[in-house]
Amino acid sequence: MKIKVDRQDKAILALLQADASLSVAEVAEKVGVSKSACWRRMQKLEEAGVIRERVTLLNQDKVNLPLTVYVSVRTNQHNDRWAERFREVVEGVPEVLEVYRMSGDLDYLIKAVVTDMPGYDRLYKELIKADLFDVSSSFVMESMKQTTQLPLRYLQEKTQ
Amino acid sequence: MKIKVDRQDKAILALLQADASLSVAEVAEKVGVSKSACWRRMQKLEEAGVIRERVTLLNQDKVNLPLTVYVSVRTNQHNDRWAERFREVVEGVPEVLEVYRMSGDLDYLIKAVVTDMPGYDRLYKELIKADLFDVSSSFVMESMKQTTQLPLRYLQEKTQ
DNA sequence: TGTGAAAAGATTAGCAG
DNA sequence: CTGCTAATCTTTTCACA
Repeated sequence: MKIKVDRQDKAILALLQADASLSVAEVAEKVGVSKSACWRRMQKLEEAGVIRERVTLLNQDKVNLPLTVYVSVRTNQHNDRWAERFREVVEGVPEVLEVYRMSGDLDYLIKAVVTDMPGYDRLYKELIKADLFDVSSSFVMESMKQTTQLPLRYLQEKTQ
Repeated sequence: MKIKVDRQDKAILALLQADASLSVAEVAEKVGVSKSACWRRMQKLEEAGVIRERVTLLNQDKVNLPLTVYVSVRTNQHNDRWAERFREVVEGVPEVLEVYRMSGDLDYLIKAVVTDMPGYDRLYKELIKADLFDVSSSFVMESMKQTTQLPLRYLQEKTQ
């Protein structure tokens, strides 16, 4: 489905991306539309699937997960059964937050969070159950930028 | 500050991580505490900084950013001026969502979203303004897991 | 669209254990 | 202190101009 929005919709999305706890009235005021117009726009954006979900982000340190690690994985078994097994393993490990199949010479990229090095070691042992060929880990030393806000400039604008 | 929570707090956090739009009443009911008890717990968790923010996640495809790319960066200039310049560049590019300084042989890992290959090329040109030594990009072919929900099992539990 | 009213929810205060 | 109940205030939702 082709999505087209106008300037107001973009402004609404930008605000909601930054803060999901804004009330409809606050958003409406900032964007310069009436409360109910704003509410209807938000409904439409949700129905259209532009808005995926509203989530609460927790502080990694405060939940005792200060270490973030990226694990590059290569396999020599390029078959469906292996892929299915791999999917099951990563799905079952809650420390694994993201898993991507990648282009280029590494096959998969995993982002995970752990408490400390022993925690990483446990994670590692858990992961290699999936029968991985080559694993290389890199730890996050410092987070210089981290946002969930997508740029909206590439979203086609409705010309009125 | 040391954070200690009990079973109820964990349950609240788990629910809010999954869905920030739940009402206090809904959370209270699921957790099995009263509405206002639940509200006060939520306040405390926010004050304690366990809850960082509530955000709205948009659908990447619907905002015309279907391509995700990880850019590994190495530099030969390990000085503060270069680091500051690098920080400014990535901060100023909205397609760049995450930037980490890493352990190991790569220096920085960048996660970015773009519309298509020409979009990636524009991003690349933007990034190399920071005077990078070695850049290697890998594209996300398939997202197999993607969550913002942190596991809560490592959060110290208050023994009552 | 926007207005406004009814329903649902959030927040505060007072009280009990 | 923590939690419950009730009163009040805010926000959401929806009919209608």
